[in-house]
Amino acid sequence: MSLSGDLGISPVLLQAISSLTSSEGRQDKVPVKQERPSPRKMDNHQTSSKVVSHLLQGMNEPVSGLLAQSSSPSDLGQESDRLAAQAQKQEEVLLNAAIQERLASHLVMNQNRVITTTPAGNSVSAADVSMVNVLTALASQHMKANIKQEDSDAFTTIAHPTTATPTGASVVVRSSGDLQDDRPQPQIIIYYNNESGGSVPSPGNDVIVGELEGDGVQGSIQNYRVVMHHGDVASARVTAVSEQTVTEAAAAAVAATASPGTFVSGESNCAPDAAMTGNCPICGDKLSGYHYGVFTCESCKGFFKRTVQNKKSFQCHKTGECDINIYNRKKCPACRFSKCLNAGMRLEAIRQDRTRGGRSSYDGCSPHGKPRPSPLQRKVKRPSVGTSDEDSKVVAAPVLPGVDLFTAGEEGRSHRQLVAILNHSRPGQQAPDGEGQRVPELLTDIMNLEALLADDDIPQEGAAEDPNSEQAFYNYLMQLTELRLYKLVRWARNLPQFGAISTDDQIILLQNCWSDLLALGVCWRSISTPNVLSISTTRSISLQQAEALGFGDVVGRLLNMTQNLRRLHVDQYEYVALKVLLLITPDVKGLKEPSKIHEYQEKLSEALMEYTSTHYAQMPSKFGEMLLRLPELARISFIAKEILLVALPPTSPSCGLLVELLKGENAVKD
DNA sequence: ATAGCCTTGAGG
DNA sequence: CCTCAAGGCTAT
Repeated sequence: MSLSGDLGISPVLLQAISSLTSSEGRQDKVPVKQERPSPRKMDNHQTSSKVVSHLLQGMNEPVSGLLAQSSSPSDLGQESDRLAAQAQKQEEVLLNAAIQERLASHLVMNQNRVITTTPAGNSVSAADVSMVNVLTALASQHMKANIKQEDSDAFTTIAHPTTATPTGASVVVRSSGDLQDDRPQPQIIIYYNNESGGSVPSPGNDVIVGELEGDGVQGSIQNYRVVMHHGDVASARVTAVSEQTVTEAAAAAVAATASPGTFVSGESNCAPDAAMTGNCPICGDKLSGYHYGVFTCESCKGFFKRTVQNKKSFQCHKTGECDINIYNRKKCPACRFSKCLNAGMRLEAIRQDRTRGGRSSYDGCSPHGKPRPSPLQRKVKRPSVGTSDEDSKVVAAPVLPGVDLFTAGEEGRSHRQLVAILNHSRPGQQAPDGEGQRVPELLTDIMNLEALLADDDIPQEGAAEDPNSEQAFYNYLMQLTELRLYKLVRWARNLPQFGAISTDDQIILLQNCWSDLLALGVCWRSISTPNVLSISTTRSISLQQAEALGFGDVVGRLLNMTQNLRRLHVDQYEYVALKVLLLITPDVKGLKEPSKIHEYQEKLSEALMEYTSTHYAQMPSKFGEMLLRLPELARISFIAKEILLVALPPTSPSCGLLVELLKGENAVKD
């Protein structure tokens, strides 16, 4: 007995999931050559069955291959050789001579060992190279999932020594391209620590991609942290959007990523003076010091301070991609401020009480390793719920354009209270042993599935159609959405523990959240393109364009949501956890085993809370704030669905799954 | 509003 | 003491 009839469940979705359920051990199956579904060619009668068969082909594809590069830390030892080979094959790992030389001399000075991987493989230690390759593969996978496709073939991976651990090895790996390239290179930085678990530089510019434990020198255990240098990635993306943005800004960015100057905190640890020789990552002016989490010039420091303190809101008069340099930095404060945030400047570094002097305490407040107690220590010291001290720090001042969630007065206060409650309603909270920077296994498992959602095969826009026509845009959007829906189902099916939920419940959950998930995906994709919604690697839409097409409201809300993700510094782990939280909702009507789902939800929210509280100890409101964004996401997707439904031709032969879901939902409502 | 310089003050 | 990252002041 199926629930599908009573609840208006999409028969396509039902069949897809049901068939999937019967094919247990799917990872071991011989892969069926995957063929992208092309439902637009089908007629109405055949749609469902053909869509299902295509979907199933896709579903049965083993995920192990896709996920092999991102094995869990515990598998790392056994897997490292195989992965290393894979990584080696996947990309020729070249070491840029200039960087190599500079780093080598630097490291020799610091009595560090240098590991280099070259095409010839004449490396220092085979084991170390294996580890480097594993990390490179991991980083590569991460980058490919996050960087626009045209950029994914050229990235830089740099590892840093930590001064506190003079025996730590360092690696610089570049996959392709070279420094002469005009474009700023996105960077992945691998911190390669020794076993002491000593301090790891954690500047605000960086996004921690992963933490690993693996074989180190002479059989010892080593801790590794893979960090993505956020600012660089962002600038690389923005540059990709506007082709003309090369010249000075790019040169400055390249200098910032490659020169010993801004080359990172690891370097600045050893030679603080060197950190001051580079250029401001915002405008290219002379650096004046470490301000609000980033080395910047005096003017950008002042600009950031004024903007945040005075709660200014700017609007870009162009497309939100203005080039910012020393000469035109006054022209577009909106883009300048965006660039500040993308470079990693911290809102929480601006003191709400305006006290002068002394030392700050936010995460990344110093370019030198960890001047402060560890998050774990701080957590122990943290005052109990509701103390005035805590309250005063709960919410960072909101300053982003068009987003002012914490205005003074009743509304702001109730919001703050809610945030405080959310953040402190953790019974018997347990801190992880040792370092507080561990990533819960549940989150890494979910992260590993991101490969299933990669935009590696987005539809090409029809050559015959005028790419600027409204119809062409709709067609493209529908095709893209359709493809993403298929991937979404496959992704959900492979989620840890989701398979243990009954098929009917799986369907209900998916049907409940598919549009929210798509909406959140678009926001995440747009995180480095302020004021522009990046629909795919090739398509983006501004608010003005959206207004012209009649869905300015939705795009405006999505842009606001994106700005919130940016403001909260939501990272990849948090993003993937939020997605699963959208899926795992025990309150949906009709579920057979809501308690099972509730259990899963609890585990996941605990994992996310642990992650956020340890990695962002200085943002105690972050966890609550993130959760508070989810209802708005549901509102947005609701409005979007209404629009789609109206826009849908009365008898739409295309887009099987999407149409099924949209119409099914409508049927339930009626 | 900007940006260069000044003052402050906790932590080393 | 000194350092340095915060906020403040003020000529432009």
